[in-house]
Amino acid sequence: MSARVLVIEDAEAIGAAVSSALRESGFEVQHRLDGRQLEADLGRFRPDLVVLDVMLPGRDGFALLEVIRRASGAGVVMLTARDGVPDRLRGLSGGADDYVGKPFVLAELVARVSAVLRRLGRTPSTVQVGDLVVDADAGVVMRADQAIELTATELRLLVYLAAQRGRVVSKTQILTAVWGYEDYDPNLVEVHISAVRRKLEEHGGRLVHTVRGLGYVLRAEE
Amino acid sequence: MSARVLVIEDAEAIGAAVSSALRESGFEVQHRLDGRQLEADLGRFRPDLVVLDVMLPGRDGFALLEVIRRASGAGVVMLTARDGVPDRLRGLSGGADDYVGKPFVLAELVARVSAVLRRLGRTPSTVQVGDLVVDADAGVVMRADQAIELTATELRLLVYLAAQRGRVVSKTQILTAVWGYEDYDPNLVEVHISAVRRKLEEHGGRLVHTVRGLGYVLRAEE
DNA sequence: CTGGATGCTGAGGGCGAGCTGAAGGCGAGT
DNA sequence: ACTCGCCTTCAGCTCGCCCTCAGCATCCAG
Repeated sequence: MSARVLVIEDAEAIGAAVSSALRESGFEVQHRLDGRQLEADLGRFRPDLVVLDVMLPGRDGFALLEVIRRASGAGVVMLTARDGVPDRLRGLSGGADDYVGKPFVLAELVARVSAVLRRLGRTPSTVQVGDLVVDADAGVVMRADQAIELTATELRLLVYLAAQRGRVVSKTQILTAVWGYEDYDPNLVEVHISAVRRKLEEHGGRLVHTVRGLGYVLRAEE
Repeated sequence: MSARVLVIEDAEAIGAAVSSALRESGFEVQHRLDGRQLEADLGRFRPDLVVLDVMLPGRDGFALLEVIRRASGAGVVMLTARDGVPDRLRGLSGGADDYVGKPFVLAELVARVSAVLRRLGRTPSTVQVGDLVVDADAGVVMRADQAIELTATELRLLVYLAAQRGRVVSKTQILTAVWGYEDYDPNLVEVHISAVRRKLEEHGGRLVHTVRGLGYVLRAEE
């Protein structure tokens, strides 16, 4: 179920943030500061996907990309400089499965990683919780066979909760995963939770539960 | 529903780009760097179509083409050198179903692959959404039994939306699938969406829906 | 029972995504 | 060379979404 993701990023802060965001979304993650052990990692860790910075000391991202392609079937998501159009082109024509321009919102990176894994058939496209079906790929949410219209933010929020279903997630976690914010504004989360609830509960009972002092859980109630 | 496509291309970058473009169009894809396992692949993967590079290490494309013809009923699309007229002739007389000259726009390759599969009867030629019928092969669009005149670009756009019906597709996806662009110009897509809508809605309600912040969906409304 | 902390939700303003009419450029066909 | 139609770019406008705020509800400690 849980896919393995290898992160190669020399900026420790970014690498750590990316790693923990991916872990929170249920991936098994390993983080390297450069590509020196790449072959060994591919062999031992056997990642399903590699998140690869373009700018790296020593061998750069494109060189590593070729190594990955030659040595494994892993997907590749590249981190390129902002507006780095030449990078983007090189990345795609170089065969990356997707790219994300720095700076990026963590939620976007997680979404793209998930999307690539889905395309590669490593991850199911839909999550089901009770009578709720969330298809992150198609951007469709159904409850009791009725389509539910969500806005972009509401969908990202629900997709995150669905990925963590059964687990209590704090507002801080939600904020960083969905918005990429570092500062703590609980009300922002509350407002959107409220909106999602209103739409979901038009077709049934409560699915997004509050755990006072801790956060929220997505869970089919009994 | 989803046809299987085998890609044989030794340039990893190109092979990977082609594979992911085909996957995004709903095909099941497998990629090989050479034709050594060809017989095994034909037997196990049972592709409906093979995308075959002419220039390959070891056995070249034409040798492989004969193997494919002998061992399976799969269609073949060959990738030839640019303006390689001799190659083209050899490819066609050798029995390829179509050929694409390098360098090519991904959208064109996908279109030709789809066309060959349709000709072979492996893929339904028409897609129906509500009272709309899109015949990609014939280039005909009908709504409520009335023919609708679309320009070439509008048709490609609608065919793409029809292939992805029910699924939300982003403007970026549309741009790469229909235009082959990688830079982001949302307005270009919006303008053509607008034109398609104007023509479709002369004969009925809205079919191309906007999902703000995400993209568009083709869906019959209720 | 009371007060403070935590959570919920209705309302409104700012802003940016999306829509469309218009015009220029370019290529195909005459 | 000229015409015509399509594609693209541009600019102005509209409207929906997101965020902030404020008031109220609920929960728990003391």
